[in-house]
Amino acid sequence: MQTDGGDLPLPESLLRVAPFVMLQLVRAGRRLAERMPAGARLPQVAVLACLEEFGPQSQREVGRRLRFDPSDMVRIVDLLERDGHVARRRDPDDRRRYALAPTAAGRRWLGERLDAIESRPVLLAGLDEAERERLLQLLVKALAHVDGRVPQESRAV
Amino acid sequence: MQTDGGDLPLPESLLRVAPFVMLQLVRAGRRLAERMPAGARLPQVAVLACLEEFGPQSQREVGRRLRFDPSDMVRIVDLLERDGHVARRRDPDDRRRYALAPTAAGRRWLGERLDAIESRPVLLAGLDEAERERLLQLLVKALAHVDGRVPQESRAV
DNA sequence: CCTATATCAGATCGACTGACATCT
DNA sequence: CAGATGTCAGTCTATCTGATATAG
Repeated sequence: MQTDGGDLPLPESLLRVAPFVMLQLVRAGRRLAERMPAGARLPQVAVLACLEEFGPQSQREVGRRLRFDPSDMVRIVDLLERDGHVARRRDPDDRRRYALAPTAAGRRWLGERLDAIESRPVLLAGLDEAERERLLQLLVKALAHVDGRVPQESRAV
Repeated sequence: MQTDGGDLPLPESLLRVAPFVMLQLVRAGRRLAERMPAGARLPQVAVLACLEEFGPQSQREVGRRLRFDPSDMVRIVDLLERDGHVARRRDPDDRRRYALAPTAAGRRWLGERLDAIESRPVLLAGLDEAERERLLQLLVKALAHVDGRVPQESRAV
């Protein structure tokens, strides 16, 4: 039931632990995201963004980019397909694979979602524009070190 | 199986989305944490930090601070007790509650864990000391806005 | 009586494993 | 044949729900 009665403070010592603070923020985000339909959540946005930016790809390839398991990709793409945001065509050159492609509606929807996230940053609402920019820069730099797959331009300080 | 063969890059558009980048970082942290024994993970450190900083409390109260569900607190404290890090005494003034208290070993262990996290920041290894400090400051400020329970001193910019 | 605490059984979800059919 | 791809069934964990025993 996750008793959120009072507003008992967190210990100072934990506010020195970045993984803890990040986890609390991510969990708060999950609670907020629960109000959205399943097909409109981050995994769907992320998959569509991959297709938009790198063109038609197999489910496997998208999963490698995003670190999503191939078996989980099935369900994620199921929802995108159900909502008419991607087309699951077979790759004619290799009929094991799909050549996943965003539909026109999917492209439009992706643009709307990205705009909404950028213009109404719920999780980072406590920060001003410059602070959000700086935070993002630091997060991306940290991610690039932990997990090599961040493009060069975005690693620059 | 989470195919991490190549090093296919992430789309730029997603690197503009803070919740996505934070989630990737938290997931990377989870993979790293899996190598540690269950009793040595963040929830255990967090509970112990609450007891150290605010004195003996009920499981409920710790859960309210950390946003952990009371039913999950049971298992978290089970491990802490098994490892000899907290004592589950009953509160003599209200025998429904525990007065959870850290043991001497628990205090020592907490100090070691906090030191280790601060001195070897695995997730933020790509950042220098000043960058880590700034990132933490921004994360705490964002959390204070989303979830009011961050103490005053830590909200200051 | 009604409420709070700790606990447990179970639902749900995210992440992963192992197996399998299909195709190269 | 080996190896890749998509899929499914099932495990494991985290998070949350609902119920119960006990104490106030």
